[in-house]
Amino acid sequence: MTLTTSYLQEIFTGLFELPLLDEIARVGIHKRVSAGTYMIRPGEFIRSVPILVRGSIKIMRPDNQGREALLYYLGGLDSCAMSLTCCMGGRKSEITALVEENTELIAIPVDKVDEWMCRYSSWKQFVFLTYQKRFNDLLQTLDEVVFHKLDERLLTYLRKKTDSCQCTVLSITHEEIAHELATSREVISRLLKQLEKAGQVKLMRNKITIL
Amino acid sequence: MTLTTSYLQEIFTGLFELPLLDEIARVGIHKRVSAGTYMIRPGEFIRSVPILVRGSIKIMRPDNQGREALLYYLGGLDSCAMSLTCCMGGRKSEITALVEENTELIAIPVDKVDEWMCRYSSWKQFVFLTYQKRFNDLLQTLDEVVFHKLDERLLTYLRKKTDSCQCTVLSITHEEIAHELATSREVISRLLKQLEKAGQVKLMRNKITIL
DNA sequence: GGCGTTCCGTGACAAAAGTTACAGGAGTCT
DNA sequence: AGACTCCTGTAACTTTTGTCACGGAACGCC
Repeated sequence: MTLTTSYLQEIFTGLFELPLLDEIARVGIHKRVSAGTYMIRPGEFIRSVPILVRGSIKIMRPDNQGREALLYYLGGLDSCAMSLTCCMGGRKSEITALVEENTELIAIPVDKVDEWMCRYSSWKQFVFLTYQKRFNDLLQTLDEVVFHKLDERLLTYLRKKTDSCQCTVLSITHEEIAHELATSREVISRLLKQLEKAGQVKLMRNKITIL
Repeated sequence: MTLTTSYLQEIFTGLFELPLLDEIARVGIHKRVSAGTYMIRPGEFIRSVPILVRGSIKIMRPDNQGREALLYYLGGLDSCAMSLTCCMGGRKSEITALVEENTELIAIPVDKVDEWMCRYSSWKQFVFLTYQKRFNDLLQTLDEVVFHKLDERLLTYLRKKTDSCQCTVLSITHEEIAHELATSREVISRLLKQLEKAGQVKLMRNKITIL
């Protein structure tokens, strides 16, 4: 799909200056990616930095035994710090990025990411803001794991999920939750049952309603 | 203490170009900080970005109950990503930085950090490398907490410590370790005793020898 | 309807981690 | 030596988390 400056103006109101929007329109690649697609896996190289226009992407960290912990989500107008470091440093990815909801994004080629840093101060700001956000995301995730018990972690997990999808009913299985919190299905089932008894959630097959 | 370009050349051999070294010599502030000093605490603002020449600094993340988990260490020629984001974004610190060994550092004023980004490509590289390193540090820490049990975490903790101080005998109490791993002293004592029985370490008052 | 698959509930048990309580050793100071 | 503080060891117990085993419900597909 071709990008027009006026379309970009709508999306990035006030964020980027006009000449930069022109450049983005010229070299950016407009993509739609459907849920379930892997954007990147550990060991792969990244050739462009994505800016999300719509949808959400899940960033996960695998270990060497098939487990995979959830790090954070990318949402509207977010970009990815890992892709930045990988691009700028020419290094392999250390994480997995899985498209969670159908996503629309603009891919910026590596060399432009670097070039624009000095040419457009709004771009530089954007890049640093991205680092800042992801760093904080990581710290929050760490807080959860280090300082909180599983039942609390489960609750904040559910809350974040409902926040990002803007709804109170989640379509998810216990198995999936267990995977993202790096624990077992039985444990999650047990804790969810506790939460249900405490009146915090309502459980159905493949669905969880947060009250 | 005044900085000379020739001194900086010794330290940063091949890392920065000559004109940049000149600038660093002019505006950088050479400091010695002794062990035990707090460089920064949560809620404070940062007015300069430090580059470590010698020594080490411990970066910790507090929760709201007096606990404080170890994130990672800064060592030789490292800089701090948190200080970068804080400076570039004008935000408060979210972490604690405690000088672990007597440290020698060069403090770069905020405005120069930004200015040099475009003027010196070696500086830009340095900044991005710093982000990259800290990001990876954080990911590794997260790996430990999410995927490993306490006894393993304790071992890697001890190993990292010995690596950074270049010695096999650590001067540390069980209490301190417990604090950094966000658990209780009794648990650490118990696990250390296990490790001693397994022939991995040798315990003395205020000292732990890694075998 | 019957069949297979996926998902959920749960009991029973094991392992890991946290808590409480207390004893005693090592060091310091006077 | 006596008093004191700080550090370590350890037993006993609770809570939390992980694992195994199984049964049954919900759903889709002939």
